[in-house]
Amino acid sequence: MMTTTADRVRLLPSQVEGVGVVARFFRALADPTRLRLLEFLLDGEHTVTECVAYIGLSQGRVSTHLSCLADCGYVQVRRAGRNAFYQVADPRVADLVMLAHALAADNCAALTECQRIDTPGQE
Amino acid sequence: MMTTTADRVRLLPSQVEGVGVVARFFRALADPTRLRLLEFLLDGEHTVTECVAYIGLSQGRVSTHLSCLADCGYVQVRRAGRNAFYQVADPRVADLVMLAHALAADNCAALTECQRIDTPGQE
DNA sequence: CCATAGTATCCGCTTAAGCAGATATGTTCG
DNA sequence: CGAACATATCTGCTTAAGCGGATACTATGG
Repeated sequence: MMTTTADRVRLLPSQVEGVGVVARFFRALADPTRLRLLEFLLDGEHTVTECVAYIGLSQGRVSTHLSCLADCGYVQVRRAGRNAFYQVADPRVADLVMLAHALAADNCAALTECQRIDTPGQE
Repeated sequence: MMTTTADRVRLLPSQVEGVGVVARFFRALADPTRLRLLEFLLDGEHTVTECVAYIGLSQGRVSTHLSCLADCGYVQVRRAGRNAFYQVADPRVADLVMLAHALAADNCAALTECQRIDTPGQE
């Protein structure tokens, strides 16, 4: 018996966990600042201060974004002294990000011009 | 010479296409209505009217959501007579959705309680 | 060629969530 | 214990984008 892609999708826990949860999961990556942060952390472990230097926004904002990524399971935090070290929590996160990059790249032109979604922080 | 995951991520066209484009790509799936629509279309081709019946929102809203998914490259449209048939444009879309389901499922509890992202349409 | 069905777009309204700046909490060192 | 550093949380402000309802734009079909 062979299962199609549609079958696999249909049988996944869409109903169990609710589409809302997955949408929320995607929403964490829908913000350019958080996506930049996550890609920075794919490089390796970093403290909040390092992230602030990289991102260039206020410390409070960056801290909140990191907490959000942690809540959603993308990263995990390790506390040592006064520092908080954040790192990617699951190797599949890199797969997800790379798959999205590949798909987005193939549709870059249309995406850039999509007026229905106006990502903040872009002119 | 072996390349690590971090290497692969770092070398991907982050700079070329801009993180903003990928964030926008993710944003399309960050809305529960669009995600439901996309998962409905993973089942197979459907007209706008069928999608309206499935989703239960106004026809105008559903049409806009479908156009958004098309702009972002998730689905493509085939026009025949007065009907517009939408279907998933790339098999990798199913992979992306399933990967997200798997990751979200593993972190369902924290995600549900994440107060930093309040997905609309949930009580 | 007009009525209707199928889609797409427009128009306000409302709200989730991004931002800076201020402040609170916790840790180490002198 | 007090100063300085690292992180987290709070407070308004502002805006992107969701929503319904109205309307415009085709393509059959009688």
